[in-house]
Amino acid sequence: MKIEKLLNWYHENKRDLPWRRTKNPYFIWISEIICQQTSVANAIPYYNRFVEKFPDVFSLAEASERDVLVLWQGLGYYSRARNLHQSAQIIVNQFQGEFPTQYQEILQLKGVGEYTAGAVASIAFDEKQPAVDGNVIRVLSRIFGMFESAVTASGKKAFKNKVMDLMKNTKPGDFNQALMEFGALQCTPQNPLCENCIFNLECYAFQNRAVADLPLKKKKISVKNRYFNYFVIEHTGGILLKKREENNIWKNLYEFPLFETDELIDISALQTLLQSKILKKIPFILSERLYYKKHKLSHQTIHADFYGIIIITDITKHAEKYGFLSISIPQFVQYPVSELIKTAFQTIFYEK
DNA sequence: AACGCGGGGGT
DNA sequence: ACCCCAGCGTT
Repeated sequence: MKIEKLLNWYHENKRDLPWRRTKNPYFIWISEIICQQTSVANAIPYYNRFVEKFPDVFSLAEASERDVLVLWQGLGYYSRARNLHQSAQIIVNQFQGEFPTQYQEILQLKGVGEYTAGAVASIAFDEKQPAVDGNVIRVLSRIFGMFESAVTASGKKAFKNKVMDLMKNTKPGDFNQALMEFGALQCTPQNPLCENCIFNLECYAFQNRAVADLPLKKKKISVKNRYFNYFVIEHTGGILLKKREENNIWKNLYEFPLFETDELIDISALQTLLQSKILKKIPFILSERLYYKKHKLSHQTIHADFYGIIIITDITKHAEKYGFLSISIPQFVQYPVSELIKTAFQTIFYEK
């Protein structure tokens, strides 16, 4: 594989991405975290909003986690935002706000693994480190006929070694980005553009009709069903929210008060269960189902029912005991929520 | 090594 | 319906 050919291809075909206009390690870092498991097209508007609101590591460190999560809302994998915020505080407090310059230091940051440390070190500081992402695995698997799994320790080592070997005499930042960009634009997962590929004569997969078999497929994940019964508790001028604090989906995001069941439950059974287990001495009536959605994620399907609930006593007196937060309708946008809750809220309060 | 963690887009 | 996306942290 002639590296010169790859770099020429990159020079002619690379996209004009906002984070390619800077070598500021803070911006490079933000872009890499946002791009984790996220398609670039989806990442761009989030990146632009993020760096506008938090133009440097100090502004990010000083922000509340809640505000950071609001900006992350809809992007998914919210631990990225929590770790980003925490790492910004580490950079301010332990590195005097100076972004760490070496791979090994960058790797210590929360939410930064081998890929991201390699990407930031190579792109921002020209350190010779591999950045092996899904694109790189796909390109190398096909061109060199690598049948190693990318999840095993030996497989990871094989891909890193291959990159280190290839990048020996070139600028690491450009090389890593070129390889990734080639995977994103040319050597795509489905329907790669093999006919006009600059490497097709030497590509193992193309020459051996194995393009569809490489890279090795990941094991399929099982999808679990969950049943969320939400309660839309309105009172004078507002609604009640609760912060999700368990180590679970949507940690530290907000939602309506929730009662999860392990199977589908109808409104009368829910009324009974709620009375006996949760709202023991508080009289209430479940009125109607305001909204329903089957919210499908890659690893779980959430069957979400949203019920109106009328509580006879003044629920705000009990709100603290249940950890509820009383907010007005306009304040809703100040709280980070999942797409499910966002859609439900809009439907219930603005389309009824 | 396996699993949990979101949501969107392409086919 | 299935696959994949500039992966990481925890178990």
